Amino acid sequence: MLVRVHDPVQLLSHKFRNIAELSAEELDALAAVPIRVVSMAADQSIVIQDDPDPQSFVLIQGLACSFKVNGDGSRQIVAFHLPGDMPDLLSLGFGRADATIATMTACTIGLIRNDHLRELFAKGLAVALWHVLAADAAITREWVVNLGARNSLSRTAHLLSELFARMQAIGAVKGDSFELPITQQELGDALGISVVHVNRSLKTLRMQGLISWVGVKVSILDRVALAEVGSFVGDYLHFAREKPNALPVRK
Amino acid sequence: MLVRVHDPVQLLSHKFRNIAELSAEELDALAAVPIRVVSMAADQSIVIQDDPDPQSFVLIQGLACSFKVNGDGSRQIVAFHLPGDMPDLLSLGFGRADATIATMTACTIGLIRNDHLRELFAKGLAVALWHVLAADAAITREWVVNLGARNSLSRTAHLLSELFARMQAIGAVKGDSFELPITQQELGDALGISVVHVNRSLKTLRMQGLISWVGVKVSILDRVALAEVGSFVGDYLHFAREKPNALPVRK
DNA sequence: CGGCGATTTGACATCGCTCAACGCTCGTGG
DNA sequence: CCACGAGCGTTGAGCGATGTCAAATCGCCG
Repeated sequence: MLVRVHDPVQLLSHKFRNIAELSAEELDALAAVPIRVVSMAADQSIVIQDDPDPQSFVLIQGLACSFKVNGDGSRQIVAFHLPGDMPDLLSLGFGRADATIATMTACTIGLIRNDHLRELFAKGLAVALWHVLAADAAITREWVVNLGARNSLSRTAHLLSELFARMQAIGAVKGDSFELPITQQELGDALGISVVHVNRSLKTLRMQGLISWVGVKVSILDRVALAEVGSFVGDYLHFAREKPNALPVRK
Repeated sequence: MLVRVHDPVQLLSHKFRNIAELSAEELDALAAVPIRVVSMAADQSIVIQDDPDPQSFVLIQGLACSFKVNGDGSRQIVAFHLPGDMPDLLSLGFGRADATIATMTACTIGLIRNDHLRELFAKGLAVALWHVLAADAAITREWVVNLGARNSLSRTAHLLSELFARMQAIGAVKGDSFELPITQQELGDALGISVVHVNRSLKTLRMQGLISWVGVKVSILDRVALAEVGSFVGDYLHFAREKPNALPVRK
């Protein structure tokens, strides 16, 4: 069940089948969609708006994020995007995007023209696409809870628990570790706390033996305790049919 | 453009036409959907999960909210729902809801069976429904920014600006005032700050001459200044074709 | 080796929370 | 009609969590 595909169609069909049983026709329709594969360097904004021919995309490889810049110049990351995600489905219906989507590492993305997406809509994949959008929205809502109702230690633990579960769901966890090539500054921009305090929170988690973070490699040493510190309950991730071990139960 | 309809079909067709031009057929399809109108008292959860026959609903009258309860017992309101909103579109694809939807005042809701919604999907209203879901998601994302990147005064100002704009869009603003029958406790649960501090923030806004709040009546005395304090830029509300005066410009 | 960005740590300032008290309004029961 | 209590709003005082500033260290890359 390890999925490490770099073929966008395979990636998407895996994702969609995780949501609903797809007929052969639907799979064919999916396979027939032209997808233009593009490589990007790290720290680039993925510009879609100015494209004369509006496109959505699926993230194939790498790590990306969406962020908004506040009036005072601070920036708030509103979502992390992992391979298989379709970050700008949200702005599909709107003419404009209200958040910037940017790569955090070198990324491969698969561009899909919006009119082709709409054809998929008509061809029975509406439910799957709806689910994808709704699952992203559910994560965003949980972020509201994270930022509004939890202190900095708890927030940090929650986000790491979430990322662990999502990485696991796409087969990006080896043992208890995954790669998270982001800076503490970026983490702070997502958690709404200062870099200095991110550092302190991580130190506490490390000292409590819950995680280790060396270079880009994050290890979840005690996922149950980490989830407890972060009040993490993974239901909101809505992994429809395939349940990763995201909801640890004390033995 | 004042809309004060208590007929759910009219409410929805107004909302959808605000997004895309609908054909006569599409309007007919919408009008043909059976909607069961139900009245509810204040402070009730709107239970959909246990219904043997899963339904979504449109809020016709009143004020409602979605909230999640954190592990430590605190609750975080993740959305306010105004007339015309369809609060649980998000959980349509999922078997379960991960947030509680509750009335804050006496409400009238219009229940729509999910299979009827899916028919609308097939009948050309997919784009409109997609837009509704995406617009809600965009608001949630802005809430992430509000909670993560702004201090308590700014948060409060931003939320009031948002509610003013949304109230205005549904014709619920008279002059510079609208009715907001919620307690400071509830406001605090939405803003992620304590009741005491909500009170202090409101006091500051009042003393600066930006708002007045008497009983349930909120008046926005200086919407430009309020927007400035809250770093409010209403683009994210995605009022598609009808632009309320949500984006004040200094003269 | 030198330099730059990221991490780490300490000291101090500030924001927002908690606790506590008081007033106001409204509904209820005597 | 009045007394009372409940819920909400308001305010003050003290404290704790988190931000800011500054500096040292580390690691990587040229």
